[in-house]
Amino acid sequence: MVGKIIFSKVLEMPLVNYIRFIEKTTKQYLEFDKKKLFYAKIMIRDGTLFFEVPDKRLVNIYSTENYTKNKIICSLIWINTRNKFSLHILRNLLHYQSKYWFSGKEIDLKPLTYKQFLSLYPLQYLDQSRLSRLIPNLSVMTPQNQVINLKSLFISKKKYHSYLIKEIVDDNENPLKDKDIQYILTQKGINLSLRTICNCRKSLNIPNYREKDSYYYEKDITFNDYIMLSKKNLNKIPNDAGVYELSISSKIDYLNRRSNVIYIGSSKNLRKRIVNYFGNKLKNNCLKNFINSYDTFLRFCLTGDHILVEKTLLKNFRSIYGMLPKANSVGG
DNA sequence: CGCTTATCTCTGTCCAGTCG
DNA sequence: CGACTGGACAGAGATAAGCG
Repeated sequence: MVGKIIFSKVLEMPLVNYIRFIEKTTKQYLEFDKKKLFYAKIMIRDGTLFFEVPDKRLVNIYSTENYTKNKIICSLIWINTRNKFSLHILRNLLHYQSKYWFSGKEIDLKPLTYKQFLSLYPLQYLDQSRLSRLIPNLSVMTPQNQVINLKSLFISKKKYHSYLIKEIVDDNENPLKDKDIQYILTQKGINLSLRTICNCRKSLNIPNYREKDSYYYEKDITFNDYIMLSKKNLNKIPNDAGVYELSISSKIDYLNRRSNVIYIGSSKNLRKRIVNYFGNKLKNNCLKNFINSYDTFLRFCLTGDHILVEKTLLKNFRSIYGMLPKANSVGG
């Protein structure tokens, strides 16, 4: 009984702690770089995928014969089991997500849940609860030299569908209605309700067919999700250079069409700039009025070329809406 | 060398609001 | 008015966590 509980703890150990645990059990202490620690490195040679585990202790199967103490034997068995699990998981993920390993692009990930993985690649004693305890503690280096967590290979159907929809929308010059997207997906053998497609679009900030030609920014600018403008959320804004957009929840009339956007700006330090909005330093009265009377939302895009990008965005905005955002046009 | 429960996430239904 | 999207919500399903 107690053994099971402790075994769960062994599975939950981050790699650093796990290696310490192995060292303590085997009394073999070795130097290793704690900061650059990952379970395995995945490589491609001659068009074949394979991986290397730099730290052999993570794959070793230890013999229990030389020990008499029950406690040590238990620990060694746990280590052996975790090593077996890890190897099994990585081997099969290499196979299942092979397209992704080659390209490094999220869109090439196939949807996968823990449950599915277990039914595809069963292993004795490996169950859902153990999988969910071990996976988040395993990181690997991809052929593209990025360290990723194995958890990110288990993407939900929703994410998978979202990426598909993004691809479809990006590939089509014409604005697509959700029904059009649904039809294209059906041809690929995927049946989704309109509501789900709508949700997927929203999760990746993909415009709907009405909004598509009213976007004043190009595909290559990706804003973060909307953040409510409040003191509480200041820590979500990075101290980096970029452009930002302020909007309110209701639409405002512009010359050509309506929009929620009230201001577009840029700064060398986004957080510092936004902090100013809460003091008395804000001189733009129009903006001040908006912020005081409505819930205001912020989103930003980090870029070193913030001044140039801001200019382009304002120009685009004017050509689509007939005028600058309300709070930009006055005194700005 | 699990089982159970709490919590989170996803997906579809219903309906309201917007646009032309 | 019809066509369409988006919000609230509920049921189902997946995952994280508690425990003997």
